[in-house]
Amino acid sequence: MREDDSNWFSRWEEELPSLEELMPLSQTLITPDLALAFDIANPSNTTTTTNNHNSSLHQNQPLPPPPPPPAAVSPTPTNPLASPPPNSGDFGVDSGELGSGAAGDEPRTLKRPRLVWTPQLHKRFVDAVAHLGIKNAVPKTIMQLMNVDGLTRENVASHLQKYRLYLKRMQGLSSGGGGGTGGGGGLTGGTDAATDHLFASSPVPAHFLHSGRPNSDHFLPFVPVAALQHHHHQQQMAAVGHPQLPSQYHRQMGHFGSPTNGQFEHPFLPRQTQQPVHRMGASVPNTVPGYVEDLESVNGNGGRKVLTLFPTGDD
DNA sequence: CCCAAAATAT
DNA sequence: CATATTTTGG
Repeated sequence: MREDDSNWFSRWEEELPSLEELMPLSQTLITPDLALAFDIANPSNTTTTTNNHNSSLHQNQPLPPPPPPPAAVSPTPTNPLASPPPNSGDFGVDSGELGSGAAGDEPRTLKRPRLVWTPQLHKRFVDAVAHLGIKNAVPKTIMQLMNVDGLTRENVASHLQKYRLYLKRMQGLSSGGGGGTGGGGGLTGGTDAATDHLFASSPVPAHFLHSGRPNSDHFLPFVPVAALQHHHHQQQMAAVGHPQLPSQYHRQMGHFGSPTNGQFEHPFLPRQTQQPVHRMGASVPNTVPGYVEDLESVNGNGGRKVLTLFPTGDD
């Protein structure tokens, strides 16, 4: 078993955070249109990269590549360090229609690039699900709770599906015991989650385990685990583009040898336990649970303020 | 060419 | 909303 350990943490350094998870629960994904618009509207306003300390290393590309000009769908909104828009406002979440009067935009025929679920985004997802509980953990609610701009219900639903499958696999193999389940055939026989690159990295809570029975409701199954590590302070981050780290290891994990320093940050950073949400209506947006957290952030100077506190019916 | 992730359809 | 299938990217 130790051997197993060695390979799972070898990948830890690969993915995993660096300067993220610093925000309570509000991330703003940049929609392609927005990014594009920004690029256009934002000349080279790089302003002093006044980032706190220099930006770190591997994150997303510090410099946004030239966006495909006309008629192109610019799938690279990725603008992690984009200077905080002095604009107040988050714009249209959905790229469906925006700026009907904007200059030179192609409202129609604009298709979304492809959402890349980066670990951070996934963490937010898991976090939301964990806090909601299986009952309320439906795509719509999750999406609303995540409050990620540019994220649509479909995205969440699709990911949720995969997430559930991942869970099932884990539980099935863990206590199943049985023998070999030989069914798999060529399936990954990994008992451990050596597979599922993304899911493995998330601090998946204990999880409400599989029980889909409607009758027994243990109140709020919110987990006591420290999965609620919403740290604060986080800049905007886009997920689209290239995740930098490829996913597929070309069949059979062969190359691992990454003698890289074994430095990892503790996955556990205990934070205050938040209170469970009081049964919210399935549909009513209701007040956001106890995500009061702090959104003060860097009010002082940048003026960058996250005004995404409550779902003010923007959806 | 195969696999996995996301999108899309049912 | 959940599951199945198709598409797309790597």
